[in-house]
Amino acid sequence: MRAGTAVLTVDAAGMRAQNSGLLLNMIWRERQISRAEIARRTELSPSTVSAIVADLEQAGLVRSIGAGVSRGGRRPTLIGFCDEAFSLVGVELGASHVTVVLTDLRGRVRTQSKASHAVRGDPEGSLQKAKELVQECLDAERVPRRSVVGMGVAVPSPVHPASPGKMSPLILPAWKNVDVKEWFETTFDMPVFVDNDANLGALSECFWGAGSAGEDLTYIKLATGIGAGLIIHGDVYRGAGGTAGEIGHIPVDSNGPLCVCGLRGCLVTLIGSTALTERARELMGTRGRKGPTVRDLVEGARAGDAAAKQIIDGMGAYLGIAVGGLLNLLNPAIIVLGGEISSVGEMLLDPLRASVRQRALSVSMAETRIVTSTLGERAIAVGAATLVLQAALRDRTLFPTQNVGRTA
Amino acid sequence: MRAGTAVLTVDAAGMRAQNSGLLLNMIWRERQISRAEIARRTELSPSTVSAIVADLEQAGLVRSIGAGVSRGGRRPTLIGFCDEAFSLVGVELGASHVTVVLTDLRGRVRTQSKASHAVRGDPEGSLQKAKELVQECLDAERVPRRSVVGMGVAVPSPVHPASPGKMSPLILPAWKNVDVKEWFETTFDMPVFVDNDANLGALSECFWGAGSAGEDLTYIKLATGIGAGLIIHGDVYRGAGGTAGEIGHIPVDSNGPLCVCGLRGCLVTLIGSTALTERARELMGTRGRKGPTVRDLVEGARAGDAAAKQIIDGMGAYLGIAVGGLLNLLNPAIIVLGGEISSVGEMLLDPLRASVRQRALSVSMAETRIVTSTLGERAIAVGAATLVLQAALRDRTLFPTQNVGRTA
DNA sequence: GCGAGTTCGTTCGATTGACGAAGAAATACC
DNA sequence: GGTATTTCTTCGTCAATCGAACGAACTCGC
Repeated sequence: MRAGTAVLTVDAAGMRAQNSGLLLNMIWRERQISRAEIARRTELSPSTVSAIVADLEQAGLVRSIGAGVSRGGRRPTLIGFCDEAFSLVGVELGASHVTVVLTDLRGRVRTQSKASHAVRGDPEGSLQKAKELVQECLDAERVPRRSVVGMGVAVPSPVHPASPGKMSPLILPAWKNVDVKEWFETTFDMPVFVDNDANLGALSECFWGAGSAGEDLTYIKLATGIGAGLIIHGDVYRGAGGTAGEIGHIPVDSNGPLCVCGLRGCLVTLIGSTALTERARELMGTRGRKGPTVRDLVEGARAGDAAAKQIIDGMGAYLGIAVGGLLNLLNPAIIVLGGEISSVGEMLLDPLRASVRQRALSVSMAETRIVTSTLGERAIAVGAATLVLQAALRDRTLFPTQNVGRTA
Repeated sequence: MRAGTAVLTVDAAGMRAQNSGLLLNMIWRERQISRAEIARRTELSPSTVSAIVADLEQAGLVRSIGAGVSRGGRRPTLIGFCDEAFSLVGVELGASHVTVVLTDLRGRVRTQSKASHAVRGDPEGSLQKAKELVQECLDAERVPRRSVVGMGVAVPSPVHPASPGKMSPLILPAWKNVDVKEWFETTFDMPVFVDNDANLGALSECFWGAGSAGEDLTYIKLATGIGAGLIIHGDVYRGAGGTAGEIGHIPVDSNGPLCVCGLRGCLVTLIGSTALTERARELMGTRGRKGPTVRDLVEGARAGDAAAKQIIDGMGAYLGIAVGGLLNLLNPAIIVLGGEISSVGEMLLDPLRASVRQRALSVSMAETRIVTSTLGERAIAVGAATLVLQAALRDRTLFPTQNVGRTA
């Protein structure tokens, strides 16, 4: 019974906000573009474009960066985005570690700090640790508060769209009385955005990785947990209750082991990090007293270890069951595999593609590329920072005024 | 590498278009609402609201419908939508039939006509048949061309977002040289919108059926083919290549029969109409010389026939595998089952829910309602008409000017 | 029954932002 | 070196929204 999107109404000021947001996005995307070119593409009048660009320049968001090539007349003055005018903070609360990055407006990491920590059962300690690390990053670069746009936080739990600071009581029961968003907001006095880790990995790939091409992307996080992040029409899709992309508990083997969720043969029990390392211990033997790690598995596979390859083959086969369903159901333009194990690249992609081919329509397959991430282990923390960037590029009032940061 | 939605720029006229679109939507949704109430909700000034309402009244889209109850002062004049000011045409090209409906702007069917036809292999004949039926509907109600907003067409094939008139060469090879959109546009000289049948079933449910509540809905069409339609943020989601929702070829039984698509144990080979009637023939015996139909199965189940119930139980179990994955992956607010067989209601829902419970996270299940459609067999044709309505409510210039239709 | 206070809707001048035409500056082409 | 072209700015015009003020219609309390 609903019809159009509930867009907000517009008055004169809203009109300016909308147009200037559009220009800001275009300048950010194009990296350098002249006023004339903007006017042609947006179909805004040259005078309006000039006025808006002047606004944005005033705010320290864009600047002139010299002349472009002539098209048969006066040379255009190129406008560029001030990538380093502001900073973004990205926090990743992982299963067993906390990572913090400080990035510029182009996703480049200025500082990072990381600490091992058992996040799952210790909300207070984790948050305290995160606070220290953030402070460390801010101090390291002597970044004034004024130049920080906001903070993104990746959490290892689905978040409900209606209460983005609350963790799922089923996944992180110890966190039931904590509101992450609120806590960071009061601690650091800046805008805070919270989302699920896989969703932010997806956002990261969409902005900085393999997703440059389109606006429909699926990211699959292969780690302790298995989760997918969906980018639909350029935005993170969370589903009605925030649990979209929770593919870790899709049953893929009816004879598989019992999972904590109560079901049998869940994807995570077969290809989660724990399952992989256990299987590695069986096939590759113990390495030292603690047994092989995922890293050992990756290195083994690269070195040509038959057991490691066998494990990854099996992983691809199981994963293909879920990916096949995903392809048929969502038909994304690209699927990106992330997480440490994905660094084996083709060794995982080959068996995965073979498995998918047995399960997906050839039409869907033809339209979808399946690749591994090239962003490295900071992808999710950077994705958290990107959430802030995405919001600010849409609503430029999120950028602090009176910029005192560097404007290079 | 993309950031914000590619919204169009706004000038003064665009501002008016946006605001008046918003008002039109609100009036349509609320059915009756006063200017003062609109102003409060939209935060537009009372004078602006009056001006826009006058515009819409001029265009014959809304009208005064008497006074409302006082809130302690002068009684408000309620504005209502002119549901019958214009007509919409909806065409369904099914696997074996062509259905045409003529509806008003509230989805009520004014006339309908239907004919059996082997659509699959005969594009020319099918289109000719559709043309006749459309003409029949228009003549029956003496609807002047002027008052028809446009035509929606449901096709039994995925359509690529880039070329919405072209059928998939793999699903409907005989249609490879036909552009359905173009054909109807030149034949009837009105705006034409084409989409996949399951997608339009979903739209129908979203507007007129069980989806009233939210904006995330999944519709599953259970017929000769099995397909899902996804409504995401209030819009049909087609995926990167237009094949989103093609769940019919998800393998659910590795020992199942070979499917035309080359895979084994596809959902459609197990619960498609053909599979159901064949199984019915085995268990229930032949009825007459042609064997039992889906209708016989429904009636049998209702009458308490054990074999029919057994078939539907099995169907629910298989379907649950796909629905479980869908729940974990997309987490829609509601899943609606459509198609003739869905009319058995709880008899199908019970085994389905049981099957899903073994495959989906309880969190996802808790947030999602699973129901059967109540819209009947015209749902998809009406959904096609609704596609036109949805477009016109967003862009009121699609409504013809000089309305000569009835304004009741 | 009557006046005070509210609410609804309209009118009108002010404000704001985009547009268009005209002009100045800078460059390519002949 | 002159002409045409392109870029960007300036300035007057126009359109849409807003806010304040007003008249109309109604409720409530006395």
